[in-house]
Amino acid sequence: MKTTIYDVAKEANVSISTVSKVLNHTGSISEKTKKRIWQAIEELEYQPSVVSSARKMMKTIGLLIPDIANPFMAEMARAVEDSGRKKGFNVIVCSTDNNPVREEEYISMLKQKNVDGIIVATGLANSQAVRELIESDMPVVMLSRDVPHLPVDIVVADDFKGGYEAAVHLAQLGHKKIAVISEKINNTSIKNRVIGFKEGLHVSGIPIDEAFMADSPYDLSVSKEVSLKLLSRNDRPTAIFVTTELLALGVLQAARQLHITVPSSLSLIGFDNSILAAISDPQLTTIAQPTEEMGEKAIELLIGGMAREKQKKVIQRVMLSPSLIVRDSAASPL
Amino acid sequence: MKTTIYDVAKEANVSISTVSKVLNHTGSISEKTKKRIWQAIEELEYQPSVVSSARKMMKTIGLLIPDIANPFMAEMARAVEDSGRKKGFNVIVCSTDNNPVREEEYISMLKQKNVDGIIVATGLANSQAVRELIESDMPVVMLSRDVPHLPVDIVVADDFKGGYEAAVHLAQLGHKKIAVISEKINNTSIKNRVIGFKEGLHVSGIPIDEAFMADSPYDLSVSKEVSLKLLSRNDRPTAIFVTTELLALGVLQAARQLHITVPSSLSLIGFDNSILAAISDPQLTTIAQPTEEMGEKAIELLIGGMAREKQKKVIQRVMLSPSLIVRDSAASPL
DNA sequence: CTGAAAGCGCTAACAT
DNA sequence: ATGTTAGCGCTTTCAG
Repeated sequence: MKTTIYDVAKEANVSISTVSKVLNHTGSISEKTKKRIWQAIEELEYQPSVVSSARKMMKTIGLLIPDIANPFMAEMARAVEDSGRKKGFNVIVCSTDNNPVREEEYISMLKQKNVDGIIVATGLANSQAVRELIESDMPVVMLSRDVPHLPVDIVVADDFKGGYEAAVHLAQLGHKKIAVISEKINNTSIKNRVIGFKEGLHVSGIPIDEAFMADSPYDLSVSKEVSLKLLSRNDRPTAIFVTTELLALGVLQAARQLHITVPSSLSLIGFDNSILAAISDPQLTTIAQPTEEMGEKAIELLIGGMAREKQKKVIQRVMLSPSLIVRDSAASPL
Repeated sequence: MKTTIYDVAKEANVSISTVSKVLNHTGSISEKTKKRIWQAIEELEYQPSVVSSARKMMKTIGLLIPDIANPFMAEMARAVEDSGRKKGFNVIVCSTDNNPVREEEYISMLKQKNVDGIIVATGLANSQAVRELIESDMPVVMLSRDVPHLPVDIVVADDFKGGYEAAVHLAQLGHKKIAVISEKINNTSIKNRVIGFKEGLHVSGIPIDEAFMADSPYDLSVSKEVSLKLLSRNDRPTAIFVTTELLALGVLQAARQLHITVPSSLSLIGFDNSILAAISDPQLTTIAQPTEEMGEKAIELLIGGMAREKQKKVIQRVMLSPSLIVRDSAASPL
């Protein structure tokens, strides 16, 4: 059998409460007995179990994301995992596929497990399940998903700014005919990237051609097709902003097929700065999301939320600045 | 406060044990009271907590992997997550970075949390921590990592066969000068891929040129450099087998830089069939690991192991067949 | 400073 | 068919 606090108490000739106290650094225990107890703990290789209805902290959090197999999400998950670990928390990964049923199922499982908090980075931020979750007493923070009008802490990248900077960069390179391919999903982040981008174009005095605004679901081949169409026009764009890196790879494939060289004949700028940006050829100039910082901040807010449980608290919306990463997919037009 | 089994009991006018019984479908309860109890459960929105030392199942498993941000590992994790969920289990993701210290830390956390089992897909399968884990009473199954001489259930792809088939495929295409770039890591899987590949060459009557055997750490740029060297030789190979997809992308970049067209002037065959194979251009012909089946089998074995806890049991080593996926990176030499 | 004892939410004999 | 009760491993008053 596993060794319990009782075993330690017996070994050290004290009561379990004393052991509990030294374990939790509470109360005041004489150095002598403390030493004796720690010794017993070592000898018996005692590992305090976290599973006990008496304990309130499970030291575990749930992470709701669309799909852990999506490279960018995986990187985000890694950031959360790391920051969590540093604070002693484990994370349960929940891939929802943006499916409300799955979402509900996971939320229910997480509640039963008494997780200390949940980070919601899943798509359907507006689903009933998530709303209820937020209004329950479970600490929640939204990550990379904006939910207006709901009392939750939120951590997002400044998507508007990211889009804006992408536009300015392309403008400075001298592009005039600029297209956008955005991910077809009902998601504030994606929308803000586009809005910011348009604003950036506007400020740079570049007209926005609605015919150059395309979208595609999160699917490489569709994005390729869309790009093929876009690039086959007589007045084809000399630069494209793609809101999601995977889709940018589709553009790259389309360009290659049409013998359009990137970046000499077509500039491309992505968003995320996931591994996909680094492995593409040419490597993608992109707007980097501060993944690590976002994960860290999310954990920080979540833990904060656990502390002042039911009390009134100030809602925080943290917006982290993305940054332009210049690589090889964008250059001045010929 | 959360509603407990006591609240339900009170609401339904029965004792808590009766509630417990209907919850667990044990004992025999009259339909009437059953109905009454379920009604109370619904009304109070009671959610049984899994956190109780009385309960033995946490319905949670730990997954030790090198890095969730590695695309292939993420896909494997997703497979495990899905199979787990179907059986009612959540998974705690633990990225070890192949670091023994991290490994130990995570194992300790998982133990404290009383997880029902641990799937080890991490690199240092031979580290002391893992050995101890296996010899403890915690159900464990190794996934994608072979550990000879240890009493554990194991699920692996048949790497030898995969390598073998890759060789045969290239041979059938007519290649004679074939190189190998293998991941530089102390890992049986990788080694077996190479051994199988060599055997495949041998059987096909193709000499093995040791000068064509290269390796690279899991790093795109290094793999590119290695490839550059390999492809700059006068007698450069006409085909390359790469044990790990990420590295294959490095080869692709090198080839492009040297204006060597794939597949017409150079054939490439990878291993894994992760998303990387699909997004590369040209898409990678590759040996697919049966990820889903592996995850499923791992969960199955793990759950099996929980059942016959301490009893004697037969160790199983399950080897799943990989399969050749023909795409666009391998063709007959000119 | 230390310990006894009452819970926490639930399960599992053991009654009734 | 239902209820009583003794734990599970730990925290936390409350007394000494």
